Amino acid sequence: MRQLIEDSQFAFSGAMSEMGLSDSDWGNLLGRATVEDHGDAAMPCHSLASTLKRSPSEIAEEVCSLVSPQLDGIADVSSISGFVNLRATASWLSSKGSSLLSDPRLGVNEEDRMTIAVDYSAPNVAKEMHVGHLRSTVIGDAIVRLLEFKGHRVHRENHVGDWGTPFGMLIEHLLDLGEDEAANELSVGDLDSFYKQARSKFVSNEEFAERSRRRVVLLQGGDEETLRLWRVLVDESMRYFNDVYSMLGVLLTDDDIMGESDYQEILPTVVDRLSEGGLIQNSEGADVVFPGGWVNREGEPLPMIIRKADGGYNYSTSDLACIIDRVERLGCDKFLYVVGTPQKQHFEMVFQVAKQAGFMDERHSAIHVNFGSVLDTDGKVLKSREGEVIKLHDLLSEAVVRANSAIEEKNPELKGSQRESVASMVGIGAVKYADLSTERTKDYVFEWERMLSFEGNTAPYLQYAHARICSIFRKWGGDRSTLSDSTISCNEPEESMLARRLVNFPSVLDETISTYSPHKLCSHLHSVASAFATFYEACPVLGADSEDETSSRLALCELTARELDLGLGLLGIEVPDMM
RNA sequence: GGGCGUGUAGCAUAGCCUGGAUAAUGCACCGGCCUCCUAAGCCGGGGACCGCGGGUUCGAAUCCUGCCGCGCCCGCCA
Repeated sequence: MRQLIEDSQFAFSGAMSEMGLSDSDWGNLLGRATVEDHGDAAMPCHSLASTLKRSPSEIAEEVCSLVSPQLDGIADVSSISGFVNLRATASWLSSKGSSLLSDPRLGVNEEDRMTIAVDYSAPNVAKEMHVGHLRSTVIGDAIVRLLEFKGHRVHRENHVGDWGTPFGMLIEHLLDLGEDEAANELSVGDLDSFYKQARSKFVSNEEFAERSRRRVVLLQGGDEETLRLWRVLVDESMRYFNDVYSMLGVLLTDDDIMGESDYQEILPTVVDRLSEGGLIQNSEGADVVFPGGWVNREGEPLPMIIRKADGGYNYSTSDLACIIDRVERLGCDKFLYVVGTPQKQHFEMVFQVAKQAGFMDERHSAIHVNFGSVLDTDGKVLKSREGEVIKLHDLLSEAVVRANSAIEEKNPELKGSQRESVASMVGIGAVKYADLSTERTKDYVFEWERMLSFEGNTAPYLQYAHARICSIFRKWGGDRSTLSDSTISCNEPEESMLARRLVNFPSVLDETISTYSPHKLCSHLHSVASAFATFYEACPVLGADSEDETSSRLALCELTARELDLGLGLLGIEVPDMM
């Protein structure tokens, strides 16, 4: 309860200095209560015992008696076993709630504007998008939305894998199939079998392998016909990726694509600039940089390969080029990489080299927003090459189908296009929420049942709360926009509980974005929806005892609905008005 | 071998950065609640030596340290 702590700070300042304590003695002690039953904020006094030479409970009692009159109308103060406990009063909750309601931003302020590049999604051309891309795409997109809401200028960057040695074999395979047939196969989204066919020919057919290698050279040499064929592969794949993006409802467009191929031209510059900085060394014919601090199996310094012995460039080179581009062309202050944890060391090395080479400095921050692997139910990493891949496209379709049949069962009144639209919001929302609601650095078990379950801490539960509120509004028949000026009053405990959860929104949102942890927002929204469900059972809105009560409860409904709408919206999840 | 991460009720998770009270939430389980704004809901209940051992502290799931289990990374892949 950051708001309450801020509003109470002055009283503690006074009380503490009266007791002979400086701000540094107690500064961090006042914090949110760890147990909701005890109150909203608390100050443990145990650590003051030695300086004051008195028992913690005596101190807590004195603090309580000094602070209590100051906080009249703000919080009820009590003390027990060395803790001073604050509980927000109904009037404080009412006034905070009302002020959030009148603010279109629900109390969330804007930060000083920064320019931030967010690197996410990054599918590979001619390869299937799978659940691994889901995480990057969904988390990255939510972070983009959150940053923009906080007032930042955000560059979405989709670092598509559209370059490199595999394209030799892919192009040759395309020629073998014939362009029309190949385009056809790719456009129906059968990317994986296309890739696998090419790969299997590459390993089993020496003539094909040789052609493929020659084709790579042509591609890198800028041969026109080869580039045209390459373009076919890229375009067909992109069409397919866009299909998935549109199903998912993410912000990415073709304008956000910054593929590997886009950086090819400046790769030699990267080498030159590293050389000028005296960082490049030659090792077994390759140009490498030793960032220091890392060793290999033999205990020798671990190099970062910048240019391979055959003259080709590496992933690291391309990442360094990205940094130069983002600093010098886009003028970014910050770059986020929404990429899986396995690449942690890689990014640490890249960032260090970029600093050593002066590509970025103290004014810039590069952050690897890492996330855990997608595991199968057997606890093993779901990999794309072996075994059956779960295609993202199929997964999303199935989510929508399941949502659709659930709606059919629960609410047969919803029909036609309306039901389809709701099914899409619910199905896709469920998948995205499942991904966003767990701490991102942990591994994530992919499980149909859990993902699509409509119970518990899931998107459908939150969406349902929103739909119920809208249903009340429909029955009420008034104009929702007039509710922003209403006064909320908290007379029933269920009203207070709902309000105390709702007013946490601004601080939760700030914490969510400062740690790039969407799950914090998810937990908060779930706590709101849950408090609303309790309120809904206990407090009739339209059938309240008085007009004032109805008006206050409608205002609570409005604030809840807007918070769910805004919160889920910032996560990239849509909220239906009925379901 | 080196490095990074992780271990919390039957299952899945939050809390760990910034130490505080009876460890929180959801599923599953048991028992209640629809003449009343959507029961995809609500209310109540049982269920945890927070991987194990040390240390720091008035106080440790949280900080330090040593083990154990699991996962990932470690020079021409991305």
